[in-house]
Amino acid sequence: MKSLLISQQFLPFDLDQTLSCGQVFRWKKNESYWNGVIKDCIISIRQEEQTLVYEGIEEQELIQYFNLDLNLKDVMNAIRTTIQHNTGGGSDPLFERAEETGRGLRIIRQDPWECLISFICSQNSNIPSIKKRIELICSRYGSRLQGGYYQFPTPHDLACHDSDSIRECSTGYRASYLVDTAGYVARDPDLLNRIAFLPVEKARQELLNLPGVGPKVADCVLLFGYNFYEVVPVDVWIRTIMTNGYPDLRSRACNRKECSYSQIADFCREHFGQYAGYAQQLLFASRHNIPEEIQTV
DNA sequence: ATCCAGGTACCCA
DNA sequence: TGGGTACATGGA
Repeated sequence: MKSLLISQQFLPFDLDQTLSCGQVFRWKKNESYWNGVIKDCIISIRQEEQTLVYEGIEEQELIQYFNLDLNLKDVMNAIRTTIQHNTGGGSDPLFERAEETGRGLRIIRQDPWECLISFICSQNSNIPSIKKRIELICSRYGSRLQGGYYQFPTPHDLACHDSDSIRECSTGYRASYLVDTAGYVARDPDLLNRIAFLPVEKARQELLNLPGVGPKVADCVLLFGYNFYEVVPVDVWIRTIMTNGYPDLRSRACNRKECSYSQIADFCREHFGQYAGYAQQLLFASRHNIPEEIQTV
């Protein structure tokens, strides 16, 4: 076991918040340790206040994976400043509450390929189902490591099977999306690397070309896989929180209709600023801890 | 049992 | 562009 004293510039950091907030699905907590796989390494890690105790990874990779070198205090200050600017010095109780309960939550540097497949799996499912589904896929198609751990399957690992096989991982109608997207990436192995260097709108367009990738999945990959922090994935929870909690947004909806995806995302970008994706993730993480009048109607 | 979940593709006006 | 609908599955 190695240990890392989390230096001041890397604080706040909360491992539990970070690994259980629905951005990544393969980590499992056993007693106080989180266990997971990055590339072909089995990682074990726990946090004791300002210390990380871990094995299976180098310190630099750890810092990179958890984005510890992004100054989270600055990020939160930037969001708060934008909110104040937009509300004429006002406040945002929903965000403040989310920030408080989710303090130390970090958007990680997830492998874009794993992120892409994970969020294709995620559509129209709850988080426990998604985890189970991804675990089945990894144990069926990923290379075996020690102790019952598996690498995430490569594009070729998935593309060389048919959708009937993948359907046995309880992927349902998503099976063909998974095979087809895997084939697309397998035929253009550099695609996901190139996307990292594109401007966000171009990157989004590239992702939207993939089968089974719509606006929501694309935005999750942009935020969690490529760390375009201004991107705001809009799922049903965010839709509910934003439309019920932000009257200025609701008033934008055309004659009694629901706000569109882009209306919600655009409002978040205006309201929260260049780190709107971070604000979004804090709100998502607080979804079960918000006033009832906002959760319902 | 019924509803719902980190939605998308497809069709139609 | 925007609205309606089918789609598989399992968790709550």
